[in-house]
Amino acid sequence: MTPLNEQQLQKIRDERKEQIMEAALKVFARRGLIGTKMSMIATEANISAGLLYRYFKSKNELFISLVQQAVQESIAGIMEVYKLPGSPIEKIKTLTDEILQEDGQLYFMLMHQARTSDEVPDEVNQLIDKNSMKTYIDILEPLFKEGQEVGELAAGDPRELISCYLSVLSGLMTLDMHRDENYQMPSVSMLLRILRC
Amino acid sequence: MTPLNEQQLQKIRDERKEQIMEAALKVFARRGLIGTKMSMIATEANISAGLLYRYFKSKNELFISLVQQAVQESIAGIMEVYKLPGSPIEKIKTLTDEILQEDGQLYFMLMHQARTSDEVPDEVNQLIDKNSMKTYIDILEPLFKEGQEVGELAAGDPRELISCYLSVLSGLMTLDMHRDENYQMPSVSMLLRILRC
Amino acid sequence: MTPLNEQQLQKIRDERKEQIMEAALKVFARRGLIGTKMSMIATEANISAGLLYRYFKSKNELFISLVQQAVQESIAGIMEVYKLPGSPIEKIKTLTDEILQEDGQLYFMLMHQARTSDEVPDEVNQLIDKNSMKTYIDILEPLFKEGQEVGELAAGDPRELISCYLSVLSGLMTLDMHRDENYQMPSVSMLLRILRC
Amino acid sequence: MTPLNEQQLQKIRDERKEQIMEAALKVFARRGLIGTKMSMIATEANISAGLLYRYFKSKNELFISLVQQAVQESIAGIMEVYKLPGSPIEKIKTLTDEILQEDGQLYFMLMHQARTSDEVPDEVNQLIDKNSMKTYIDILEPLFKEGQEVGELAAGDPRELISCYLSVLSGLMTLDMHRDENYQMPSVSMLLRILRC
DNA sequence: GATGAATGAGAGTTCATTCAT
DNA sequence: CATGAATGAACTCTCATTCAT
Repeated sequence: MTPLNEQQLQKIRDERKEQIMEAALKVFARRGLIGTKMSMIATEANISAGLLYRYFKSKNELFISLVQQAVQESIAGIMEVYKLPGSPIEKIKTLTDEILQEDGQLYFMLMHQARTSDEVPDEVNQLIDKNSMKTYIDILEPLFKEGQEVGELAAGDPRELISCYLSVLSGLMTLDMHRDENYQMPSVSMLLRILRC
Repeated sequence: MTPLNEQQLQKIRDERKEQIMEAALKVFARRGLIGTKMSMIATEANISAGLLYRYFKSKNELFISLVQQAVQESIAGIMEVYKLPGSPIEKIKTLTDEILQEDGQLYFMLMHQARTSDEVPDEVNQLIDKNSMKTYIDILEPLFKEGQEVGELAAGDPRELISCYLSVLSGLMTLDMHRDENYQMPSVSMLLRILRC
Repeated sequence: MTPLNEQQLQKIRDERKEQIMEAALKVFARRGLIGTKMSMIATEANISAGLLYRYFKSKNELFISLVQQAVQESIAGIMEVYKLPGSPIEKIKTLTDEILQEDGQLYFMLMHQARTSDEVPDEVNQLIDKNSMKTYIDILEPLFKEGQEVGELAAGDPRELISCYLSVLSGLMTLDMHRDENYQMPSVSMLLRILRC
Repeated sequence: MTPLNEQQLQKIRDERKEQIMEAALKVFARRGLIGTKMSMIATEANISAGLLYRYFKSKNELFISLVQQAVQESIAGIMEVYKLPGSPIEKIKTLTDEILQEDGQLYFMLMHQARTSDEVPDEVNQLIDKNSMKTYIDILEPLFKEGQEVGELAAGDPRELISCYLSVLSGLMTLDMHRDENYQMPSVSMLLRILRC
């Protein structure tokens, strides 16, 4: 009835797209690529299944978009560490805290799903392979070196230390503890012991 | 009458069943219930898809059998800790070592899949809910208390300490590091720092 | 929002469902539960096999629905006898006529299939056991008694007379004579001789 | 161990074949071609499924053999009527009696299955088409004509009378009344009324 | 733009048939 | 001859994707 102008339409489209990606993230993160039905995403996003296809060519494409976003967000999130106040160990503490918040976890769980599923499109594998751990280590290396110099962190190869620490965090996040009462998320201070001398 | 006697037949059947369960464990652990096609298991076991159904009524039943076995094996494995030599922390070190070996990891990954998938048959949920973390804690509590008394372990609620430690181990195992070079498995001594004062 | 309003959609769904049940009746009646492939029903109904499953959860459920309908329709059909004009024997004549029409036959053939197949779901057995012959006899007993009193029907236990007569009709209907030229459907007056003194 | 001579082997083979056909008749008659699994026949015959294939090339071939036998036996059975004592109607009474015995019914049920199934091999259709009703009518025509002449049977086209009567009997036999308590087999004298003036 | 009916490719499962023993 | 383990074609059912409205 009311003809919308181009600008309004674009706004609707952007909102819809965002809405779909949010819904898809929730579902994909928990159920993986194969375990997720397009109808689940549609339900979660409160739209029809058909509409998904106006915004994403296929389930695979939607998954890829999410992984891209996850990679970018996680990198951006880690880079924030340098804007944080305090000594190296305090920065790492805050970073750890934020990573373990529920929202960040969804991205990690998604990346875990992406890594684990074999049916994943090649693009995803490339994204993950080229971007994940090595990039994080590159970003964090200066911070950890500084921490070692000031004696807050255990000695040894800093890259290995980072890699191990992030592996522990990744593992914890894939456990989906908010759903599962069997597991207990360790406190940040407990986790930091891994890094201490 | 019978060309093969009952004993020979039983041997074939036992071998086949074992062969199938081994193959299925590998595939299910990595890809989950839905992500696994029966044809993948058949290929991995070097048999035809049809033969699977002479040994297991359905994909679900096969999955359930494996989870049962995983639950039993993991409990049995943890109980072995008391037969190990050395002080509490030395026992825990050896236990950790063994858990992180590849074979044990498959069982943990399977249980992770079982816990995470929503489409899993009810029997599996019951098995997991009733058996997993709480049982492990019950088994390990005396050992950890002793460790605290002799000053090898950090103070605090021992049950919580165990739960957190096992959560870290579980998380690491789900990462499937043998496949994935992005992650690095921390050394046991690094992990033990979590438990140290 | 919705391009087709709820009423139009409902109409489509009702039509489809009716169309499927009609097609399924034809095929099941002739070939039985196991002998019928869903693809046959789909072809007969001019739709795709997949669409069947939006209307019926499974082949079994579709079969059950049809048997329910058959039971209801056959009972309703027989009750109509009391609305017919004429003496008892004339009523029975008309009833016989109608039962032997092709459409009614499909329902009887279906019920025969349901009774004969061993693989039939339990619900079907219950439906058939509780509803078929005894109910018909209960309905027709007063009519047959009256017929005997006015001397139009042979003497003897009226319930047995009804049961035998309906058995003959049922048997004839299962023969699927419209397809099979080997058999010849007896005329109604010939069949009525069974009931005559 | 004990080498059997050719004659003994042949005897075993013949017995086995007979044993299989008997078992197969029971199962096919009740469940039809598609509804019958080779394993059911094997179980009923107390042999292994594999052994069936030493005696019959395929399920279809076994079915065809049975239908051939059924056709022959039913024709032979009907021809016996002329050896019976008594007037035409008395002969027909005895024939009817024998047809309705359980054993004869299996053959009729089998032929009904053969006629009804569409998946039946062409050979079966030819057998049935060329042999069944028309042949029976040819055999019985003289007897019925005689019955009409002596005034025991209703007037009219004798061939039609025979066809209708046999249709009624066929129908009754397909109902499998020995299994199904819903139906009641009419007495022979009741059935004969169809033929009476 | 939005819906949901409709399609069809592909996975789970069954069973006739083969074959090593 | 006899068995039953093994295979693979065919069927049921699911779900990503398309399309009429």
